[in-house]
Amino acid sequence: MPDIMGRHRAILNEAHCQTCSLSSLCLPLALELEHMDQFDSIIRRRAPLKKGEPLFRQGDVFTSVFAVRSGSLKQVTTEGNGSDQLTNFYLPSELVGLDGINEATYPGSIIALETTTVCEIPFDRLDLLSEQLPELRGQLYRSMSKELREDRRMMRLLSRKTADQRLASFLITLSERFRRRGYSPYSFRLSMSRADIGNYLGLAVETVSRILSRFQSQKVVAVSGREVNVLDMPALIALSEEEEQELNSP
Amino acid sequence: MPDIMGRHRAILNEAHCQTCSLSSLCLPLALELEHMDQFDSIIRRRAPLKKGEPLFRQGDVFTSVFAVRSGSLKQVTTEGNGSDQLTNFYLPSELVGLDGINEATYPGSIIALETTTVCEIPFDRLDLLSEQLPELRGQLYRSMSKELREDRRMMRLLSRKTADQRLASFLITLSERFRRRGYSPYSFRLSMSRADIGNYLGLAVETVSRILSRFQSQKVVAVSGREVNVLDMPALIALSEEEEQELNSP
DNA sequence: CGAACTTTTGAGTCGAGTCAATCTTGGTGG
DNA sequence: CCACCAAGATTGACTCGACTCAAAAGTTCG
Repeated sequence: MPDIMGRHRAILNEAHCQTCSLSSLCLPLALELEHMDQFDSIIRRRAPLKKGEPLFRQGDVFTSVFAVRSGSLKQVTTEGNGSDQLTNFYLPSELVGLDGINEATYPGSIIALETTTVCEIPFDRLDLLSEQLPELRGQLYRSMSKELREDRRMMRLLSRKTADQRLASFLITLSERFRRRGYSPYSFRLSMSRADIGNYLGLAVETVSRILSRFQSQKVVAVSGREVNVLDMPALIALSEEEEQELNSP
Repeated sequence: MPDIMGRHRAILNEAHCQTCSLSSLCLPLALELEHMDQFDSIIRRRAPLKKGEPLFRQGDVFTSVFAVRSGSLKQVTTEGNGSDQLTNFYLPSELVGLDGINEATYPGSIIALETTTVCEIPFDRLDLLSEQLPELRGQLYRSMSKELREDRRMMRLLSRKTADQRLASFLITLSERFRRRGYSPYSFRLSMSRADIGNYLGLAVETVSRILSRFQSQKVVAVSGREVNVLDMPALIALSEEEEQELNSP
């Protein structure tokens, strides 16, 4: 009985920004308590997504952005012909759907990589609230700006880096994101398949697999299925930077 | 005398959003006249930049975004070691500096590719004004969202496309951007060097040059130095799409 | 417990990079 | 105004990293 009560309370707590453990990383991060109430009131809670389920599909009408509460998702864009491009992974506290604001529809599908819960934030209401709350508006601008910045980093990765550097960078970025969220930066589980990683990094699955094996034989990481242990972070960082390409400086 | 008067008036006219020929493409696009006055009043005009001059440098303190009035610019990011990455070209009506909002500094240098004029928009004042003008706020969100979307397209290009497809896509995108601005989509001048194009597309200069020569011999385009004539747009589009890579679909 | 999917490993090929040499062009100073 | 020089662009020869194809080994889940 007390157990059930306890769990029940925990779920209710989780369900509000004021008590959410992610609030220091998420959109309402800059808001005072009273304003957070207002923000919280426009949020819609959603039933958890199961692995493989879409949060929305490419072409769906844009209505909301979403904050990831737990789990993880991938963004996949399908071109006219059947080829897919995986353009992003989303972890807890990150905002999904910002690239849909511009046109009426979402430019890619968002698929859960594991059991995942999100907070839905209807954009028209968010926009209105951002009129009254400069901190919220600023945070929204910052979130988009940050994503722009990360995109530029990804472009550099794709146009300059070797397969080894890409994998190393990918593992470091993941590690860093886990660390910021309070998890171990040295030991984590990949929620995405090798195929997803390859698609995201512009590499063939075989290449991803081969390079992970090599990293393992170099004692830089230990990989077992989707379990990753970073054994030598400095070496991994060195791998992500070494032998920088020249390629005609402007 | 009337000539001078006329030119004088022309310059003054150009210098305000209300009479700027780009206003239908630029940030104040959605504003009514009275609101445009308010917007116009926060803009700072700048002396034209000469070719090669920076609008600002990587690491400079973020204060403003800029709208391109005439000419063109490139964004260049320098990594710890000396290697540069060209992440964007900016044409008239486009907004420069949005990726600086997030942190205190600009993540890359912006360099004029030719004689270029810009409108400076101090961000703190823009933010305040966006509180009062929902249309302005919406347009700002849309601009950032659009840039996110374009970044995703660029990532696909860099991770999936062959050198031929990249060059063809690049030419098509430029052509489209000129068309939207009222210039010929079939005949235009590249303001950037081959090295810039290569750096942007993740290709060696030699590859850019070779492929342009080949396109020329295939009678798809006629290239003479920086002058480009698109002879067969359908063929160019076909080149940008053909033989789509598979590379592990998620 | 087995079918389907995912991952790993091996062998062979090719697109695009590097290096090198030549040709053009645009800007500068005489 | 033109000649010159440095920077930019082109073309060729060679190399190599990552892809494709193929097959085996491991994992997941009904």
